[in-house]
Amino acid sequence: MTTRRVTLADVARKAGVSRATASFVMGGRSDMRISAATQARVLRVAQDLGYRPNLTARGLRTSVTRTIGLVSDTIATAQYAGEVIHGGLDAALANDHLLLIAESAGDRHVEERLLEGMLDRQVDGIVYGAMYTRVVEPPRSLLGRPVVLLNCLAEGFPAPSVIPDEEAAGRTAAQALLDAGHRDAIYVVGGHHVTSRTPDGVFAGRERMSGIEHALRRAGVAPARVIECAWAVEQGYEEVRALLAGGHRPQAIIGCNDRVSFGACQALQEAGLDVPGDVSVVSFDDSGLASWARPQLTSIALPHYQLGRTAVELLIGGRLEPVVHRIPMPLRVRASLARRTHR
Amino acid sequence: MTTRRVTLADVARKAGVSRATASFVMGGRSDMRISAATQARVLRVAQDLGYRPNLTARGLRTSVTRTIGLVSDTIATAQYAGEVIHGGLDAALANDHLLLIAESAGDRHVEERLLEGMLDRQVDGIVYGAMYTRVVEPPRSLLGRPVVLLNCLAEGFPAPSVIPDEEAAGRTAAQALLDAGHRDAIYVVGGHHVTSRTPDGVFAGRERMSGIEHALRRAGVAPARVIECAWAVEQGYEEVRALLAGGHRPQAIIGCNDRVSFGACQALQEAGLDVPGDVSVVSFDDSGLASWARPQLTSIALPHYQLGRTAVELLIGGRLEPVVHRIPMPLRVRASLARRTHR
DNA sequence: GTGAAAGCGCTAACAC
DNA sequence: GTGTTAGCGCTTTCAC
Repeated sequence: MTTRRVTLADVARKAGVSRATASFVMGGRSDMRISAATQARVLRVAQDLGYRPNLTARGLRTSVTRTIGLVSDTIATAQYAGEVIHGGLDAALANDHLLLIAESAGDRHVEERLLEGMLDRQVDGIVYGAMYTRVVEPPRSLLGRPVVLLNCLAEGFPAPSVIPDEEAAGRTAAQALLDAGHRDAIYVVGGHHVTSRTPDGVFAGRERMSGIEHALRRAGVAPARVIECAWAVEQGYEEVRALLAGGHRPQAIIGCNDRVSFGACQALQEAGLDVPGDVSVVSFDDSGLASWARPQLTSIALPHYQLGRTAVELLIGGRLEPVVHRIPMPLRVRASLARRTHR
Repeated sequence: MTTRRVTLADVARKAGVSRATASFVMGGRSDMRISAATQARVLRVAQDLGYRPNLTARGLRTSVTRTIGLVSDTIATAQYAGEVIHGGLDAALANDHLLLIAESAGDRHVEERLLEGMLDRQVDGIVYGAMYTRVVEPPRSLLGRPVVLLNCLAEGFPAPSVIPDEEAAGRTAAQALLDAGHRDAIYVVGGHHVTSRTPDGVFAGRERMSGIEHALRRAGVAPARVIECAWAVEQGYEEVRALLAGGHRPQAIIGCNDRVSFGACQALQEAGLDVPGDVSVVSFDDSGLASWARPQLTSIALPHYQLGRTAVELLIGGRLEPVVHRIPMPLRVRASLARRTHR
């Protein structure tokens, strides 16, 4: 036996008012000036009966569902997609919304189905995300609807974007080294992240490099070498090993992400060099690796939580001007960076 | 200007049939025997007009929304919550459902709000999850509704549970060592995971230990030592360091999760011992750490994807008998385990 | 201040 | 085989 849900009509009847009146009271509308007594009575009865509005019915009537859709290419694979969701959820919850979440695995067809499903369920808007920052082409079916682009940019698609401020992060990394007294033998490992699948590098690579170079140049410092390689543990390890084998003696390394930095540390330590005693290391992403490594890595954090949170806030707040919102990437100071004193 | 969505009425009008007929055709119901010609015409028109059913309206009428709610204590923090979601999403998508996903951060009040929000939106069922396996107490408001417990168990709550088969995983770990010829100087690091917050250890700890001990005993082998400590990198490192300092010479280590094993490896390597040359290491979880470590860790994987997938499948399939479904944990063979030859 | 009535888009008896 | 009709639970104009 399943007890029927109590409806607004039940509340109205029990309170001795019409359904309309009950609706006004529950909706908290003051323009219809209901007597305070009636108001209290209705509220009271609703409370007693455990009345909960049927949002499906309300949605049908008003076509607002207080539900928003979040679709992304990958949720599982990405390191901290969880944080993005977390941020989005917090923003949603704070505004009494809920999130329909799905991932397309990069499949256009799946993406289309997912979006249709969300639209069929009358979501109030869509957060269209990518798990690493890049230029995307959202389906035309989203044109004209409330959309916020999360961690991606789209040309000719009039929607706001929320992305990490990678350029500033690059400057932060270089500045952290400079502030610690480093000026010589600074090596950058990773570069633009050129691989067979990303022949032009990636957005984060270009911006991080640009920021690094800019900050160093401004201080009159030139990196000893910029090593272009894929952003993986293995490459970081191999490249630094080759470097050391070639007689180089780095005093500082900027690893373009945590995996590269982690690999670099392994190579340094294998060669008997101490981090940060002999070599300082600064990294990017602040993934779990940064704190699992020993020593723990100083890293510029990807602001996943803020990304998710901001995107949902913009959507719910209706701030849909096609503007790029750059979220700051904070420096997380840990053991791998040490001060150098010049002799 | 926002073009109105095309409704079933539009389709019916354009096709020259009644709304009911159109509804039957779209619903693919054969019991109302509509002429093939009419059927084709309706379908055709629907296609041309780009008709999409309004699931909110359908939901109001039928009270099935093809939407299910997934609520868990933590989504962000957990290593691979993403994989759980991924599995759930795949199952949902395969059945034309969508997922409302939220996390309570372990806050009862938030959890209640989330669940209410989902119920208000008329979800067809709830997946109630925990990010590490344990006994939970779902809110009474869920009683009598379609619920599946994901990665948790509840006493006196009539719902199916889907959990990893940790006991079998323990046996798998021990057996892997035995199969590689190990019989002596086997150390277990981690134990039940007793901490101030978990004075009785955790479910995974108890089951893994039980499985390990069972398999070893059956082979007539006794572990040299079982070290109880928190399952963290730092503890794994410290405990193994202390062990070595105390004159112990392990030939094999079972780390009770990847963090412990990772820390253990660091201590071993720091002491000049080679993994797996001198010491074999077997781990649990198969988190990112297992493949980032060098050597990469042989680890028994937490079946996150299958957990999520199975939970949603049970829910959609209506298989709601209060049964505990134990999902196998596969052995991922990597470099940290090597064969021992007896002399 | 309050109530009657219409209608959001859809499905499902039931009549023809 | 197809159309008529009622109604899911809610909001909202418009009379009173």
